Amino acid sequence: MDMKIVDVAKRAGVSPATVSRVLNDSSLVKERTKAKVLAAIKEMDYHPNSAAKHLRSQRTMMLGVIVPDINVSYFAEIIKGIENMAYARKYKVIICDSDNKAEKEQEYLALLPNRAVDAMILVTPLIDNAILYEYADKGHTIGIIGKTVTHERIPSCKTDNVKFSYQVVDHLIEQGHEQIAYIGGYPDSVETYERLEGYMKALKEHHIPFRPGLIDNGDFEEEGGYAALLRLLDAKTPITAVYVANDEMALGVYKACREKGIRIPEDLAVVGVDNNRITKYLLPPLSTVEQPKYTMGAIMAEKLIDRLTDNEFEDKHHFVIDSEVIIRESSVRKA
Amino acid sequence: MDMKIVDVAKRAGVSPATVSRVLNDSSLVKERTKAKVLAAIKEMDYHPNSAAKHLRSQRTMMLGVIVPDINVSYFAEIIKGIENMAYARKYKVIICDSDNKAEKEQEYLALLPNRAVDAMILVTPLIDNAILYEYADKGHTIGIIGKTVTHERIPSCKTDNVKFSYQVVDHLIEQGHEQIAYIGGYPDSVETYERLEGYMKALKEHHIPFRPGLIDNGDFEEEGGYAALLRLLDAKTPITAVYVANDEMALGVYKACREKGIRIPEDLAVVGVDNNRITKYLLPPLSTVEQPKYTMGAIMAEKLIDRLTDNEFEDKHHFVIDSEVIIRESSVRKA
DNA sequence: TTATATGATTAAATCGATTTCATGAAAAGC
DNA sequence: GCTTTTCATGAAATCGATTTAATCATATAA
Repeated sequence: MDMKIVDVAKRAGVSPATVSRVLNDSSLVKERTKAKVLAAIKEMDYHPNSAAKHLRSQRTMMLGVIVPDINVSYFAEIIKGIENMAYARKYKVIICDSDNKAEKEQEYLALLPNRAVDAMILVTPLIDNAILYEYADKGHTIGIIGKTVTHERIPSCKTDNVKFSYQVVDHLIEQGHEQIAYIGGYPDSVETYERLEGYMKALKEHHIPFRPGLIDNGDFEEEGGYAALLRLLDAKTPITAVYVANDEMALGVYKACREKGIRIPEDLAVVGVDNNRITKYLLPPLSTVEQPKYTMGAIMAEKLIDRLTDNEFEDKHHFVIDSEVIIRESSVRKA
Repeated sequence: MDMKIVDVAKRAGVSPATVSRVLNDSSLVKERTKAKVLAAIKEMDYHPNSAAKHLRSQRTMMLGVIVPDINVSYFAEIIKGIENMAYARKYKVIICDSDNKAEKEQEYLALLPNRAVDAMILVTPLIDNAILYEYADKGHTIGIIGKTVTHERIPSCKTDNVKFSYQVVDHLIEQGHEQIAYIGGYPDSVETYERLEGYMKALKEHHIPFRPGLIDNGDFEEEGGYAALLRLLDAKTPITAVYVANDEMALGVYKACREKGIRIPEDLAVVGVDNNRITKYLLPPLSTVEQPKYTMGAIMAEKLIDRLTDNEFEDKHHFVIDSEVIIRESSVRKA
């Protein structure tokens, strides 16, 4: 049906091998023949068959990306970073919207042994670390964004949760708050834990006693934040500020406040995390933390592609990127 | 390095052909041999090589999707619809974030003649129709979401812009408005035009004269909406309501109003389109139009996959889906 | 001028599955 | 019991590129 490399070769009066060299711009083709071949390719509108190329060269120039939900700005932005870097390096990106199903994540991971992708990037995966390690041990290339695992073959990229959480709580304390609540995400997630750590560190430095009753968890979604705040309000310890582990849950907090007639920030200061696009349009605009999502995606894609091309390992492969705390009206005492 | 189909065949004591049949669950394999083969596959942890499969079978089970910006909820939701349907049908999805660059769209289109994807879905493409027609004429499978083109081989899926725009403007008129402005998107886009059409139809039915001075265009982005509203305010004709062709631009309108001290909806009623997640958190919550984004993605993926598998054409291949107008506070007269 | 090194090109093997065609075995028909 | 179908399996060709090893051509050295 379509053209094949031999057709081009015939037309240009050379062998298929030479055409292939031109295609992959190998240095050892004379200018003159190269020109002939390129002309033939153009005239015949020849497009090399990817499958054949992949099969013979043993690389597909494809990256897989697994995220829980594309329609959450945080993940979309990471994907953009990955896609753009991949594009610059002539890679393609296959996406998996796992819908928070570990099972679906696992099915997509099978693209690795199938050789349908050269590498896989997981964003805050739910799947067991043990399974990831198995893949890595078998020589597959995988990277993780959003958390760190302890495996020498699995690079990771994340932000310094402890650091920015410390800054957030420090800011709240400076605003005069002492009764500061914390709403985490999934109880056993790294983010939840590390952000709590930064929270406690700030309290400690300011000699404010830590009260376990001020800690609650949601599920990183609006509903979870809503429920968590209601529980905190019902408890006996009064609170004047709340640090919420992500913006989605902060939306739930806003909703709860609206229903309960609690004014932000007068009655309750609120800070979230992620700098979701929504946050600056809220009333009041939400203080939050800008995570360099795009950058994290791009860095991870670049590192993995480097590894695939050079097949070399860098010793250091855990990247921790700085975040920026964005102060808006939701956490600032009115004059 | 890895296992090959012959290894499995040897282990199971059958020929590669039989293993292949089991893999593609062909009906003509005895239960007993099938079991043997499956056992061997499991024991050896065999994973068929995709490239080889694609090469021989001449299909890659991949769909390409081109969108202007993944981090806009409208597109993310469409992608989700596509990905989920693809997943159910064992297809994979390659994404392109074109960043509104026609050039990048065109580069990704080359995946078709390269046979890297079996079909391509374009969402509101910027690229020339002529180029799309060329691909379609060459026998490539492409589909379009968000607009319709007149080519018998290119299916499309969109919402009834005229209809819901009519409903929106009708609603504004019922609220007592007569000086209703319209802010379109890209001047030459189908959406811009069709939504204007619905606007005019509503005016006409209510015997309200059409004033060209009340029409302006943005670029479907926040900035464009902002600038357009400022221009409308500067003009001599006073306005009491504005219908904005998408929510992004409506955000710009909100910004302009905030700066100018214009109250919504008291001084100016506003309605957008897309039901962007942000809209319900705005103050006041924005009236908008819910487009069945997920459904559009899923339908288009399904139709294209059907076409790829049966290789049959349906006569009717332009799908127009109904949208729902969502009335919120931004367009309702206060009591 | 001949020998040697270097550069450009080609012939043929290869990647790992699917699929056509041929063949053997079992079931059905007479 | 013998022929004819039907069903299950295998041998070998095939998909379309890349790449190794061999060959030819040209430049350099002696």
